[in-house]
Amino acid sequence: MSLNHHGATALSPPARLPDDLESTQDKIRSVGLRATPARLATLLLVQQRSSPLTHAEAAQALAAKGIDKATVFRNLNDLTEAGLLRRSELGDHVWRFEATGGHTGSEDNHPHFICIDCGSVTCLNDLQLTAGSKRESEGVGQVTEILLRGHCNNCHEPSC
Amino acid sequence: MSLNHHGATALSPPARLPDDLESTQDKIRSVGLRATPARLATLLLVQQRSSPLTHAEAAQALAAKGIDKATVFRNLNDLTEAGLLRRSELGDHVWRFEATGGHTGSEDNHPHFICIDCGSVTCLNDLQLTAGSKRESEGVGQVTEILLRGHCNNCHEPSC
DNA sequence: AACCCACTTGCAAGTGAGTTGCAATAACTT
DNA sequence: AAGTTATTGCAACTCACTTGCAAGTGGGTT
Ligand SMILES: [Mn+2]
Ligand SMILES: [Mn+2]
Ligand SMILES: [Zn+2]
Ligand SMILES: [Zn+2]
Repeated sequence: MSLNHHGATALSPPARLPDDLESTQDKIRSVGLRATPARLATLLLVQQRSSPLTHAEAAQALAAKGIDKATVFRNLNDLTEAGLLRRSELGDHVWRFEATGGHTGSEDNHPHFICIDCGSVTCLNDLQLTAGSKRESEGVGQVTEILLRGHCNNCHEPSC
Repeated sequence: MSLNHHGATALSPPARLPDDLESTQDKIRSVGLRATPARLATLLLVQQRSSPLTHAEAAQALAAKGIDKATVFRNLNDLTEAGLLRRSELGDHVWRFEATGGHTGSEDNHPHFICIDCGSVTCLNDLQLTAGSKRESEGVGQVTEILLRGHCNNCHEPSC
């Protein structure tokens, strides 16, 4: 269907902060980490993507720059701990990483849709439950994450 | 932890089906599987537990009966596919299994809340998204499952 | 009661994601 | 420029889970 399978619906752009080389170096240093080439490349890569990246995807992309997978992993984890990335588990036993809005942690948390056919992940902007449903869910516990699973438009089309 | 942790909201009564040897054999056969000793022991074990079981826990418990871990895994997966168990992922990259109330899951599909602390799964009756959110999700694909994760009321209480 | 065979099992080896130890290297501090 | 300490590459490792295969068995059939 759409050319832009991952994430880009017409609804509202992800509102990404500046992700140029310099401001990215600053971000890294501001959380007490050294702005090494590997770290910089990793954060830039994740920032450029509109949907969460698996370690495997990141490692493959960064291998071209001669960066080792262990380094990629350590950096993804370090950046996550530092609050520049968020790590999530969407039910398929693979960690995915995406850039946070900049502020540390769980704030700009948003729902995701994962395709059970192709595994593609789409970020959703602030899904809302109806009042009654919200009440029901709150009666059960404090919801920290909303995950939708299903067939993405690419996989669902008869042509696909 | 409360005695009746699982699904013990006003929403869905515990309603555990009989889990004696005989009815358990029947359950297994009713889904087209053979009621072997290994399979029977596995289902009985999971049914007896009040919280979801990891494969490692199940394998350890069943090793005493001389059942191999690969067999345990295959059976947990087979029983899950057959709808007698539910498999869930709490965010730590370990599958956990628990007996379903009897409903096979795919037939009467409804959202679930899963506690990332204790693993308990609560069935939500009829979660609805707001019109706008529904539209957004439908723009991405056909949603077949809604999963909420968070801290259940039992785990969220200060006393817990 | 014996028979059959697809389903199941035990065992051992394999996979894949993610981690770790360590010596070499490079960022930042002074 | 030198020193300190974080970071890197590499290879080996762990952990959760899967798979291949030969031997065994559940349960329907005769
Ligand atoms: Mn996202
Ligand atoms: Mn349910
Ligand atoms: Zn898809
Ligand atoms: Zn809980």
